[in-house]
Amino acid sequence: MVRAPCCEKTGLKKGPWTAEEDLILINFITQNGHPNWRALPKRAGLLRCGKSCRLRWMNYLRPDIRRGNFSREEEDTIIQLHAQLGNKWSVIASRLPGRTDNEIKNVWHTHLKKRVAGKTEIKNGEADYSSDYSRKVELRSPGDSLSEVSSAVTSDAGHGGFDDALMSDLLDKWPEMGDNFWSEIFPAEERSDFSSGNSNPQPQFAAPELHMEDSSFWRDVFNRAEEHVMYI
DNA sequence: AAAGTGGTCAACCGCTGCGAG
DNA sequence: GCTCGCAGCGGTTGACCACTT
Repeated sequence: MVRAPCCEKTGLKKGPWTAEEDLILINFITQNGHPNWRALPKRAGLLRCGKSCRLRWMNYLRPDIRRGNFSREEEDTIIQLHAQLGNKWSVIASRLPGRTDNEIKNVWHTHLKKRVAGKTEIKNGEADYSSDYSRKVELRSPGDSLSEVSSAVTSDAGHGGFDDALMSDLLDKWPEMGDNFWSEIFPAEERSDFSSGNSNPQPQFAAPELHMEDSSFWRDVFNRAEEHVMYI
C-alpha cells in the first residue's frame, strides 16, 4: 500500500518564507487557531503544505519562543539531557521553555557536540585545541554562551531601518488576544512536563518572559513586512 | 580584493506513533 | 483488530554569512 503524499506537490511553494506569508500565517492562527494543519494553508490562502506551515509556526513564529542567547545553563542542561536521553530533541526542548527542538538540535550539532568532544579529550588528558571552535568555547568567560555571541552578531545586523513605532504598535495589539490566548488555542500543546507533576524535575529557568520584545526575529519580520507594505 | 573554508540555521524529507472510524 | 489520515519527530540539506588565507 502506498501512503498518499503529505501534500499536493504541485503548485506549492517551497523554500524560505516571506514576511507576507509569515503575516498571513500569524493572522490566520491568531484568529482561528490551528485545529487542522493540513487544511490550514488552503483556508489561510497560503501556497504551502500544512507541514511547512506547522514547522514555520512551531519553530519560528510562535510568540513564546526565545531566540538566540542560549545561556550557559541552558547549554549545560542540553548536554546533560542529551547524555540521558540521546537525540530526543523534543523531550529536551520540553525542558527548556521557549526553545524549539529544531533550535536545540542545531545548537547541539554546531556547538555542543564539539564542546562535549573537547571535554572528553580534556578528561583523557589530551586537551586538543586543534579546532578553533573549542578554543573559543573554552576560553570564553564563564557565564557567557557562544550562541549569545553569535546571536549578538547576527541579530543586530541589518536592522538599520527598523521602525520602533511599528514594533510597539504591534506589541500593543498582542494583549487584545487576552492573556489566555495561547493556552486557549493550544490546549494540547501544554508542555506536559511543566503542567503535570514532572516525576523527573529538571533545572528550571526563569519563566519565559515573552520574548516578542527581545526577539530579533520579530524585528526582522516587521521590518520586512514594512518594506513589503511600501510596495503595495 | 578575491577565493576558499567553515559555521549557522531555516526548511525539507521521510518515517513513526497515535487516534478515529 | 485493521486501515487510514494526521501530527510530530529526527536526520539531513543547502543557502547565507563571516572569517581566513
